[in-house]
Amino acid sequence: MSHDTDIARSAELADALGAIALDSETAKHEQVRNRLIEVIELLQSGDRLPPERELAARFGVSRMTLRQAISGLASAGYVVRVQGDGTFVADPTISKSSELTGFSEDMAARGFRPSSRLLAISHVSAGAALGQELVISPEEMVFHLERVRMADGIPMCLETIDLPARLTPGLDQQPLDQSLYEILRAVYGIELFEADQVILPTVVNQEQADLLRVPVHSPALIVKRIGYDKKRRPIERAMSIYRGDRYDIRMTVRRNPT
Amino acid sequence: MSHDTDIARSAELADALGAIALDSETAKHEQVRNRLIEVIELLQSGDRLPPERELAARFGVSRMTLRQAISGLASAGYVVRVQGDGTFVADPTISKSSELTGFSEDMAARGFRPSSRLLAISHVSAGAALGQELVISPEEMVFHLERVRMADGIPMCLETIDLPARLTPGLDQQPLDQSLYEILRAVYGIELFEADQVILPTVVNQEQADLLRVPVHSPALIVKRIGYDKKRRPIERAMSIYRGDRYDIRMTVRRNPT
DNA sequence: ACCGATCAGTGGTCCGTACCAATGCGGGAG
DNA sequence: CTCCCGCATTGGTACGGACCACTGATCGGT
Repeated sequence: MSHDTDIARSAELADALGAIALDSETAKHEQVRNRLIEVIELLQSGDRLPPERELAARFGVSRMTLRQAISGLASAGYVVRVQGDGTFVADPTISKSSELTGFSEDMAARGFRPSSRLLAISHVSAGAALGQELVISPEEMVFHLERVRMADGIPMCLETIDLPARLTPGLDQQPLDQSLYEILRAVYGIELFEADQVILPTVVNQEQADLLRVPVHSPALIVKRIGYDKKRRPIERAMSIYRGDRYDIRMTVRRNPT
Repeated sequence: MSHDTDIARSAELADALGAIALDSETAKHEQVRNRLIEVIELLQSGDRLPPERELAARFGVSRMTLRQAISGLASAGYVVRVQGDGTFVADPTISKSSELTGFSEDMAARGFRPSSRLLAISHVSAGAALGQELVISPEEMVFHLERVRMADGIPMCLETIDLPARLTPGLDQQPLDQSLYEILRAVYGIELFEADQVILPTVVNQEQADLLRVPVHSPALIVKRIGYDKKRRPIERAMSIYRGDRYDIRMTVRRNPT
C-alpha cells in the first residue's frame, strides 16, 4: 500500500473516530456499532482497535454503551476480544454466515449477480400440511411461487415458496424476478426476523435436472425453511433445491453460551 | 397436572428464586443464568417470567447483571423479551441448535444413545493440504481416525478426523469408542471453542454404503469441519458423511444483528 | 356497548464509577 | 544472557441510578 493511500486512510480513520452526532432516531449503541464497522473496514484483519476507554471518549459515549456495541460486533464475528490485550479485527473467514438471508443477498455476498426466472405462480388454498406449518386454516388462500434462481446467469437452485395471500395482496402483480424479501419489506412492510431450517441431501430427478442443467441423479441440497416475523408469526414456507456441484452451505458455529 | 405437583412445583420455584450464594469462582451473571435456566425448566413455554427488577432483587444482584444473564438466554433461544410486556419462556422449537457439538452430544440431544466403532487409527505426517488447514508443517505428525458413529446401534455417519499429534500424545491409547471431545477435554485439557463448517451433498459409494448399511448411491450429507480453540488455534479437521434417510441438519437462523 | 385517552408496569438505553482478571513487557536478580 | 517478578494496560464484571419506549388494561365519555 502506497504512502498516499496510508495518509488517505488515516484521514478517513480520524473522520470515522470523531464524536457521534446526536441522532435521537437511533439508539446510541447502534450508531456506535455502525461507526465501528466503518473503522474496522479501514483496518486489516489482526489490527488492534483503540482501547475501549479511548473509543468511548472519542465517540462521546459511556464505556458501557461502547461495550454494548462491541459485544454485538464480537458475536457477529467482526472482532475478537482478548482480555488484558485488546480488541482485534477478525479474519473475514467464513463467519458472519449462519444468518437469515434471502437468495439474492446470499449470492451478492458470495460475489455473484443474482437473478431469477419465474416458473409459475398460483393462488390456491393452503391444504392441511401447509396450513399447519403456516398456522392458518387449510382453506385459507396462499400464493404459491416456483422460481429458478441464478448466479451470474447460471442456474443455482429451484425455489418453491408459499405465503398467506392475506399478508401479500396483489403479490402476483409484483416483479417476482427480483428479491422476494425486498418486495416483502418495501411493498408490504413485512420484515423477516428468524427462520427454522432443515437441510437434507437428495438427488435430482429428470425435471429438476433439466431446469438446473445438471445430469439426472446429481447430488443436491434441500433446504426447507419456515420464516417468521419478529412476533413469530409465520410468513413463508420455502423449499429450495441447490445443485451440489456449485453450491455449499458454510457457517461458523460456536460453543454453548453466547 | 395435579394439585400436589403444583404445590411441589411452587416449592421448587421458590427455591430456585432464592438469593444466590457468594461463589467467587464463577461470574455472578453466569450463576444467575444457571438459576434462571432452572426456573425456566419449571415453567411452560409461553409463561411470563417475573419482572427484571423483581428477579434482580430476589437474586440479590443489580438489574444490569440480571439483564446480562437474560440477554444470553434470549440469544440462545430460551426466552423471548417483549418491551412493555415481559419476558416469556420460548417454544422449545428447533432452536438452541447451530451450536458446536460433537456427534455424541448431538445424538443425545435428539434422544438417541450414541456409540462408536473405530475402523482405523494411524500416526502419519500431515501432508500439504491437511498441513495448510491445520496451519502446521506438512511434515508434522497427526493422528488420523476413522470411525463409524451410531445412534441406538444404527449406523448414522462415517467420521474421519485428523489432529496434530503434538497436542494429543498417546491418543491411540485412549478409548476411542467414546466422545472424542470429552477425551480432548478431560485428558488433554483442550476445549473446542468454534468451528468453520461446510455442508454439501453427495451419494455414497459401495464401501460407504456397506458401512452405513444403505443402498449404494444413496443421498448423504458431507460435513467438513475445522475446529479451533479459544485462541483460534486449529485443533481438528473432521469430515463426516451422514446418511440422508435418517439424518438432517436443523437450525434456527436470525436476521442481521445479534 | 363501543371507542379513545390515560396510566401503571415492563423491558430498553445510558451514564459514571469502581474494582477484578488476564496479558505483555520491561527491569532486576541470578 | 536468562529467567522471573511486578507493573501498566486492557478487557470483564458489577453496582445503582435515571430516564425512555412500548404494551396492555383500566376508566371515562359518547
